[in-house]
Amino acid sequence: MPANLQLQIAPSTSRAQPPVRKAPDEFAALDRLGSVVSLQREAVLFHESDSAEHYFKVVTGAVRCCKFLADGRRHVSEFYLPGDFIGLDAESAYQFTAEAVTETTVVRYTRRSVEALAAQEPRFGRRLLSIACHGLSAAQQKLVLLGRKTAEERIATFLLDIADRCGETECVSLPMSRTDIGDHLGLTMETVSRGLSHLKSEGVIALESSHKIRIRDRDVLEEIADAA
Amino acid sequence: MPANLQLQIAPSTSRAQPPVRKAPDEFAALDRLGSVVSLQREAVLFHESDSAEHYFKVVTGAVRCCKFLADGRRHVSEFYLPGDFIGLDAESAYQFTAEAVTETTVVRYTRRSVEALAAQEPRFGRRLLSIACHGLSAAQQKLVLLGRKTAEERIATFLLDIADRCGETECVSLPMSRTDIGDHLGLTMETVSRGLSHLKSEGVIALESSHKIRIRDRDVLEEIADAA
DNA sequence: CGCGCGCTTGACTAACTTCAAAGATGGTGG
DNA sequence: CCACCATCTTTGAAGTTAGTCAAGCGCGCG
Repeated sequence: MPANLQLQIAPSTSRAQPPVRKAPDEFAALDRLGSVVSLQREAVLFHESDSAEHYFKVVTGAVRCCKFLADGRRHVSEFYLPGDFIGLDAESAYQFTAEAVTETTVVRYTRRSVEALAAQEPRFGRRLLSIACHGLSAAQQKLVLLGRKTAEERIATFLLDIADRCGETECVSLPMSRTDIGDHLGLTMETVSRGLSHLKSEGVIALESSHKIRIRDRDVLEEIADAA
Repeated sequence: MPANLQLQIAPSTSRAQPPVRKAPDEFAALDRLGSVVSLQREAVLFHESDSAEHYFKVVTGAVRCCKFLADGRRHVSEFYLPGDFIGLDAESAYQFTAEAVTETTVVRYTRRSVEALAAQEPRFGRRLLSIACHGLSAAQQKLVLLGRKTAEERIATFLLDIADRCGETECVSLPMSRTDIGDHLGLTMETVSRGLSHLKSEGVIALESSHKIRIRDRDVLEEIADAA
């Protein structure tokens, strides 16, 4: 039944496993069915509660998914990077607003075509399932992060997460703003900035530019992230 | 494809819909396949990373699912109340430790029997799917709660959530301790207690006993919870 | 080259936590 | 059945972390 009772939230983000996105590409067959869409910075892919007609896969750039409280407070539930699949979590309506963080290209698939391929090609179906499971586990990790980790622990966890998802061990590109990161980690922009500055002053990371960090001592960063 | 790409975290907790648990009971056929288990207060149902052999349904009492950081900090990812189904989120291993909050009885099913019934009985399969989707949406709401809500907003949200899941509009029973609630909401026991005291002093709730609260002004409680 | 936006940094404030003690609660055994 | 004890809850006061407000810097774009 797990084989037909799976749902998902987000791309694979659990740090323990190799990124799902780097596995051999079962999406190849699907790609022929999708259409490429170019998005300007801040362009909206879909709004929360829009009818969920499409799935998307990020090709270049980055997408953020957000929820809002009545008074405008924002929470960024996930960043989607190249290779990540968006929309698996939607039932009939999208649960978030999705926006391009930078100039971004995505492939857009109709739900119909994805569903058909999943039905026809078991490997592809299982692959989606695997993405879903990792996304679920990632969401659970995020609950612990938001509920119980300190600012610096959250930042360290975030950096390692992004690094692993990029397949990079050293140099990490952060396309999103400090405000975006803060809204993802339940912090303010200033706290994110201070946290990065502090990690830098300790020699754990280096800031090559404000959107490019280098991990200088991964062991220490992991210790901080895992609250050892 | 959503029909065979669903996974789950937790019972239905989104406040907008009627509780799934109160729908006509497609579990009847399954119940014959399960065995009843009685649990003492604090008894462990399963540990995180145990091989996931069983699903459970709470009959009476309450179960909490927890994750721990290396230094012992705890996060309670969910409370499961009578009618709630536990274990749908597990792939091959459980993602949490599950413990009885009070004296509790559960029905235990083998994964095999649940999977067989889901395959054989489409209504049952769809029901599980529906539980899964609501659980997912609930988890997303929790991310916003932990990331962006204040202590009092979290407490108000929690009370309304529990009330709705019990099918009660007024009198809510809270079987778990203040510490359990705190670990669920990302707060300390003391902050939970102060929050409840404050809501009481404002006349929004009444505390009939420390584990029994009465909602006296639901409109105000909802305003607080939704950060209007 | 200069302008604007985002990032950094500092000083202060607010919210929540921590530490501590007193007050309820409920379960148990005499 | 009641009294006692352990445990949980409430409340107070002090301490910490992160948030707010504000100013200056620097990068990238026009």
